[in-house]
Amino acid sequence: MAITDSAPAPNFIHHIIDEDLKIHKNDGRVITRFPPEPNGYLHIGHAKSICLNFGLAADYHGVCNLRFDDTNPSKEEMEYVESIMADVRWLGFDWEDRLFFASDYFEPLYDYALHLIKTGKAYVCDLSPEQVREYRGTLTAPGADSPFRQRSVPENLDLFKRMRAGEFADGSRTLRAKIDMASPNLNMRDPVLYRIKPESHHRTGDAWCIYPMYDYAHPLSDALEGITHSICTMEYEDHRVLYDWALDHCPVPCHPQQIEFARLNLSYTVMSKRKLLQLVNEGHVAGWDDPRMPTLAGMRRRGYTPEAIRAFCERIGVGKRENLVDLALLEFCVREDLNYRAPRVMGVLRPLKVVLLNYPEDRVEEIEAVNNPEDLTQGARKAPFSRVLYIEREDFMEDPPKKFYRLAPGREVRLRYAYFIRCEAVVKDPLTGEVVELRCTYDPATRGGHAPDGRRVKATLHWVSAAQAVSAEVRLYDRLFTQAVPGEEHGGDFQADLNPASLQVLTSCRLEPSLAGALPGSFYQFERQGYFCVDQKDSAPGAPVFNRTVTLKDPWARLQQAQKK
RNA sequence: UGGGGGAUCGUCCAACGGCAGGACAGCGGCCUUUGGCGCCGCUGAUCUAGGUUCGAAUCCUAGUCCCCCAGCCA
Repeated sequence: MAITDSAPAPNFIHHIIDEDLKIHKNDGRVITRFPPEPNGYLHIGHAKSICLNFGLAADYHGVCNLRFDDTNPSKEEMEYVESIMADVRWLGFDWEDRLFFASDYFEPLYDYALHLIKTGKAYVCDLSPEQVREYRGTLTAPGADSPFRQRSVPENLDLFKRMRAGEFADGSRTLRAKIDMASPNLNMRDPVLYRIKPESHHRTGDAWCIYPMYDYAHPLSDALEGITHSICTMEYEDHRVLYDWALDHCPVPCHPQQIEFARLNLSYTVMSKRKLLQLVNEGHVAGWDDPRMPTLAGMRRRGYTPEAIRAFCERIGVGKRENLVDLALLEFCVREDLNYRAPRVMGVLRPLKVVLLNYPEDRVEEIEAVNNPEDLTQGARKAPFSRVLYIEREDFMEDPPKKFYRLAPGREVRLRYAYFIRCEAVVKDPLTGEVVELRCTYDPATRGGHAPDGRRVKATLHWVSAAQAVSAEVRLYDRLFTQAVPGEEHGGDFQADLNPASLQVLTSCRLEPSLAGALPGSFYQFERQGYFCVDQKDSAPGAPVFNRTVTLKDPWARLQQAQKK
């Protein structure tokens, strides 16, 4: 059985909403929204926001809208809206018929602007971008009023209408809010409401050449949709007074409440669009859906399940302080989910040939293997067993150290579900000294893996029968960066911490024959190795490519690591 | 040296004047036909200094440290 989403862990936003409900604010409604800008791919940080917004709505029997914040035609594309919708759906959330675009509101937004002008709250400014910056002042010095601040209402109205009509050059004028150039909050120093951009918009085409700014469009869009709680990240905290200003000065149907929370930071990866884009553009990864990327597309391809990601978002909680969540928690969440769901199979990643000296040459047995010990309803399968097998190279050591209790000369181990075998001889390449083959004997009395005399072995190995094995490419993925905070010790140069071993491609893997027809997207546990999924892009019928999602916990590997140091 | 925000186990989140709790990580043990899973146990935190109070992570005062803001980006 797969894990289910547990009861919501209460967070400070729940407390706020509980209080709102107590005083019957918004008639007890809870309406949230997830407002991505369609200029990039969604990542695990967005997942936190999606789970929060849709989760809150679900918790309070409300609804959550999907609204694209598409107010900047120069950066936004339809391709992104498609991928974002697919990702949200994949994550398991449903906006039903509530798919909106800020661009749907361009006309009412324009009317609100007219209202602001008429009430003396906005004016057309002819300052250039450079001049606007100069007039704005600095963090410590107040700004100065624009020379165009005192334009009459009729003149402003005329000019703004002509801005819309396309009479003025790109960037030559803006519509600005008339607030306070001396405000200690820079956002209140007559912020730009509209800019001229004679560009084609991905949805409105050439209907507009002026486009509203986020600070103006967002609160009004929220109000138009009847949003009750507008949840955003901490960097917008400074903008909240402006959010409220817009709602206070426009005849809107309601006044949503902006609430800020801390965005997710995950160790051993980067999350900013800029850095992600750089990784793609400079070829450090194969694309936005490279399985090493923290994008939802990448994680999906890597084999992360929506259930695991949702469980993760639930466990990390929601707060207001800066945070760095341990990647280990994410990995724990996938393992937890996959442990119950993934069928077990045997796959040898780095094959070492084993010949069973006392096993008949032409004999092939069918060994029964349980598909998932955590879920017996998944049944069992048969795996062929014969004289020539492969085992994992690292499961044999000629000169084993203390805590190594796998196969070694003279030692006996169990082959999972099959027989006990004993290593009788080691065959080496005469030139390189490399171990190329093991000569073993098997004990016919131990069929199934039990010794009738009660003798025990210290290890159980996975194996495949050489003749029937299918070959496959397996891609071993590891964390993209070697440092928890990439670039922290290189003055922010995150690429300096790129993990050179983040991808290892193995081409001579031997898998049990049941995997021959593995379907793209399906996932398995390779026993004793990890969870793997069949790559959706690079697999061909009959030639699956496997991506390692995450390893199993491996105390032996850890021990070895510790000894190296 | 303006404004906004934040400081609780290594990490993340709780506790909202009444025994600082959970999860991940780590360590130890049990179990085991996956050195997986599971189970048990341990380690481990209230930024500092004062104050109020029978009692403070929580309230007050003064500090310290960290993050964000000077796009016609969102």
